[in-house]
Amino acid sequence: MKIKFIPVDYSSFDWQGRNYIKIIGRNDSGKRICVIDSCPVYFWAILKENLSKEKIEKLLDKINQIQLDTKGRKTKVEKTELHDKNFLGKKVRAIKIFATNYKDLHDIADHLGFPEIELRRGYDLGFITHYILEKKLLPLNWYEIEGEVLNNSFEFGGIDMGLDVEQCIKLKSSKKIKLEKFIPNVLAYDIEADELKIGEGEILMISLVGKNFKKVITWKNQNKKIPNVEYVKDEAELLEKFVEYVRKISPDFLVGYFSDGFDLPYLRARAEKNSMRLNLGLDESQPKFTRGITITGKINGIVHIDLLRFIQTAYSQYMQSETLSLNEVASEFLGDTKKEFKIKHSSQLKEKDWEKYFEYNLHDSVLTYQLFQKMWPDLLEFTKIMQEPVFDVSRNGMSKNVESYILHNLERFNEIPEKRPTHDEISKRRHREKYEGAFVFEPIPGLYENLAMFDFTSSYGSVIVSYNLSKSTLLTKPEKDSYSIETGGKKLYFSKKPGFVPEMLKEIIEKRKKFKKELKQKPDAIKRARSNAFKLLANAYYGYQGFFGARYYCEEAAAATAAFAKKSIKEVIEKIDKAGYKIVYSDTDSIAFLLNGKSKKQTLEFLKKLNSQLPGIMELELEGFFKRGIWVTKRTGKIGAKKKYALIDEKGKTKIRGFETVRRDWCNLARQVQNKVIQQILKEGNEKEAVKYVKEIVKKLKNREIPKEQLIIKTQLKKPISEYKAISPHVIAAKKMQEKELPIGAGNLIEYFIAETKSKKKLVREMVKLPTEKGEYNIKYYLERQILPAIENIFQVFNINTKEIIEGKKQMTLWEF
DNA sequence: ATATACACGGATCCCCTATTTCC
DNA sequence: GGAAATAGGGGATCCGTGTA
Repeated sequence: MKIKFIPVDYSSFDWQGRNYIKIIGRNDSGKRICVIDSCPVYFWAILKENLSKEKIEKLLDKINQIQLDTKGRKTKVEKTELHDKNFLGKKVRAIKIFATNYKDLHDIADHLGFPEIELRRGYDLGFITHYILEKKLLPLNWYEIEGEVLNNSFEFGGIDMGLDVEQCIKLKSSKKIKLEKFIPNVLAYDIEADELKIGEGEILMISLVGKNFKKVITWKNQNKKIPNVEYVKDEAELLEKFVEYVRKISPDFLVGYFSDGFDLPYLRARAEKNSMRLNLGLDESQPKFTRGITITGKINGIVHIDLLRFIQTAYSQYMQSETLSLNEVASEFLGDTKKEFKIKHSSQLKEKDWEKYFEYNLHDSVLTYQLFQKMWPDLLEFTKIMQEPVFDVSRNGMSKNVESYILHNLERFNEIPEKRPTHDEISKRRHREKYEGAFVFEPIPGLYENLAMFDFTSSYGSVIVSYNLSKSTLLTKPEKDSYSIETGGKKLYFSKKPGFVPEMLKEIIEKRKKFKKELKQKPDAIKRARSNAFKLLANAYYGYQGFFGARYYCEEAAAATAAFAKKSIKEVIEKIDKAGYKIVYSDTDSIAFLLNGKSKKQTLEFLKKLNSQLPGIMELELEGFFKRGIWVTKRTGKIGAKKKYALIDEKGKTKIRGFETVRRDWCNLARQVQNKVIQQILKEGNEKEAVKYVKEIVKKLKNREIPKEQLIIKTQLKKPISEYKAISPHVIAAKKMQEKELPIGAGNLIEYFIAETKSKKKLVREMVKLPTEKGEYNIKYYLERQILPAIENIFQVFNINTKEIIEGKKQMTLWEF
């Protein structure tokens, strides 16, 4: 029996003491297939150097005789093999120790206290990762597979009988084949409930959106016939119907937004309250929840995706949205928003509200569905590149992704995988001293004309590759021909023999370049996704080597990366300066400078020359030419502020960094005023228009003509209220919300405004009011603590005293209260 | 536990000293 | 007149949010 097959979801099970893998996927006609397979289970014992043949023979004998009786399960070493391998770049002799069950590897490893054995490795990958590494049946790739069809077979305890699939196949062989189309069957869902706390209220309705499928199921307000709305008797029937539809549509992906943290656990909790089963799994099993930093909901055979989690790792750093709410994210990616509806407790909803509520609920699923389609190319490419199941890839952070990539590419280097750090090791790493980081040039405040900006492409990544910086290439003692750098008063040496981590990174950067070029020639979503995934991966490598949880953690490599980068940019700065340009600013990997009368052509030729002198794969590129740029002083003191500047190019496009304009913890009014002031100054080259504009706004503010929404300050609550040592305004606002029994917790964006008070208050927090509270805004506060600080330093460049503009000569008495 | 360091700036905290208030 | 309360100055610290 030969069929074409694409693996989607992986799970493992035990049968007669052995591990098996159950892969759910599709065949080329879109039918659901289950593949059962197994693989050899083993780990590595790395031997000490220079052991005699006899000693090794004896050791093998001893290991072969190991038998264990742990946790009520009898197990033994099945066989052993001697191999020549590499570990951290060094040649080693290692024993491959085979066992019956993956779960026993750790226990067997614990019984290897022989003096001939130096290290034990490869028992902590997880069986699914181990399987993928061993059998190369990679997620979301097409295969031609051969095997035996299980038909009401008692093999594997009759697994095929209880499984809702077209065919169940026991795998014999597989061959990777050229890409076929795979259009996943997607079902988005969203629930509405009365209470936000999991399981506390009743679920009122559930919406489902798939291809040519839209449905709201509800047991509320059943009076009117509405398209797409289906009525049921009560909550229990609602849950039943939901399961029925999911089973009928049988999607590859069940997609929610924040559904790990809300929808799926809520459904599960309500099912329990109604004493029923939520048997969504293809094997009729209920969703399983694993507790991590966030709860994760897994459904057997159907990949449950919480889009929010993927957005957090794959997109958030490049997004404009201030929060990752469905509304803002949909608005940024789809140009569509949630339906307007003010959620109230169902007991307070009027007849006519319900129809709106249903619409609102349905549209959330529509947005989720469309977002998934938009992000599918990225999810697909991430999965193919990391070679881990899409369920995990959609939830993993970038450091985990880097590690997955490394683990799945070790074989080419004949490398034995490093182990995860122990608890003690992690805490030691977390308490290490910080190493010195990037260089930031102190700018001289002012308005500048005709500038250029260069930056290093994949700066830290190219440093790691060019200087071969990694755990396996770090030298314990200096060697003659090596890369060396001084950092933190210590000199570090790295071998010139390419290490596998820098080599992999080199490939990643090369691939990124190639795909970027291909994308430019003929753009499409897949190429864009592929190019982007490699870019993210390359950028995460540096952070990975300095991350305390990493298998290939190397503090020295991370410190050396920063140090080499610092040295490189300082050298380039000097060269640019010597060539007759004037440096204005520099931060980490970018340099802004005045052309000083030189032409663009000259400058580009100079760039070429600079590049020819750079080591390894390091490369400078032109970020752009700019007509004007402004740098300001710090709030305190006269020195120039770092990480704050604004540029305008020839087309009038501005690039604003660090200013309050781009900070969400400033009120919109202050941000807009500052933005407009910056835009006008950059466009005109002087401050006249901007001054006029500010005067107008100040007048409006004093006359209370500014709507309150413009004055809302938003600050995130980063931890539980009780943990705050300093009670700042947003903590007070959060407390107020808590008193009103509004749902509040770590991670929420708190909104408040500063109001007038009768008595003279000293602290800002004493004037905090929630947006819903009555009260006039505090004119003095917004003038002096929001508008003034936002523009004072900008006008200072022109020697304008902003205080005078703001106070106005006639209005002096206003502050005297 | 879920990548790194550098940087800004508001608001509070906290210590000190001077001034005011109270008896 | 002397002790206690209060004000306010200023550096340290907390905190959130940026840049790279």
